[in-house]
Amino acid sequence: MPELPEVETVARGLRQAILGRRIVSITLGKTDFIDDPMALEQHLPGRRIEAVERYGKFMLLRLSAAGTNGNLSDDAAKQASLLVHLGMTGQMAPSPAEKPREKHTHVCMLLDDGRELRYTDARRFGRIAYLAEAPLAEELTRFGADPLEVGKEQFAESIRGRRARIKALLLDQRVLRGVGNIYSDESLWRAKIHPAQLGENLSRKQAETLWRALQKILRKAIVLRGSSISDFLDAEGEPGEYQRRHRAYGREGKACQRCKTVIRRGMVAGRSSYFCPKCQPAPYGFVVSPLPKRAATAAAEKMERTRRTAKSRIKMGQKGSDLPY
DNA sequence: CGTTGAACCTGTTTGC
DNA sequence: TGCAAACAGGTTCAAC
Repeated sequence: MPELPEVETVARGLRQAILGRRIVSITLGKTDFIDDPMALEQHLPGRRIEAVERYGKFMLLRLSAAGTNGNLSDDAAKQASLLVHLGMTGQMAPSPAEKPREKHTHVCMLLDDGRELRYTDARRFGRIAYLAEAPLAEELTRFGADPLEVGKEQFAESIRGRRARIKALLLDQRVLRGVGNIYSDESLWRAKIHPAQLGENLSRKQAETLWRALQKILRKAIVLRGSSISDFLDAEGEPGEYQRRHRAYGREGKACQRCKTVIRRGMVAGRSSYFCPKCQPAPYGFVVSPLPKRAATAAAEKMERTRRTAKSRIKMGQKGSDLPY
């Protein structure tokens, strides 16, 4: 579910909702996605949540040092953090303690104001880890630059020196931290670059265009509180709005909003990838699989819908939205 | 260095 | 209608 804009949205919501709260107790459900479940039970109660940060697709709940009354181990007395990755279906949000727990709720932290901070994750592709300072620092070294902070020269270098497909590079968290399947396709569409192009074959200009597209799209998506495709909800339980602005992702069979060519889907870097075959020229040898029936009719249906709503808009004298749906 | 496919797990949508 | 296959915002690992 969550890429950089969605995680940023959740982190901001949590910052608003739970900053300064103390964790009173913790209840665990299934724990196969938690690094060391006992560490959570042991170290979280009594800790205060002092900051909520985002690092790529991770959230970091910074915890107060444990009590200094001498009967705690050195390890527990130091600064520590709760590292949270939402995987595909993870959600983290505060909830009234008396509210029944949603299905797949696997972590419940009772807070000192009576609410519970709950983590739900149907597929359990997420990850939660309690980490002291040193192991956390070690963990974070595995990731590349934040796409909102990286300079265009550094971005261009990290892309243009590689033979891998640009889509694989954008998705590689060691190259950039935070980009996933939606925002890689959206930025490639905007930059008019085919996902299967090799990094080393991008011109400096193309790399810079892509850098700009990524920044624009990620920032706009954060303002619109992320993309809600099926079930993404932020810390207030609200869906995002960015899915209305998708130009490629999920639009197979629909018209490209620049050139009206039908958007196609193919597998690149092991992921469904959406692109405009005209705006984003494929590298030599890239084969586009045929349009499935459901998508083949989508473009025609969309035209029909647009025509109808345009007509009714005129009839009713209303100003229409410029959004496709 | 790269790519591909499978695995992890559950839920929803699509196809026949 | 019903059931099986395909698909899903992520990451990791083995095999080639």
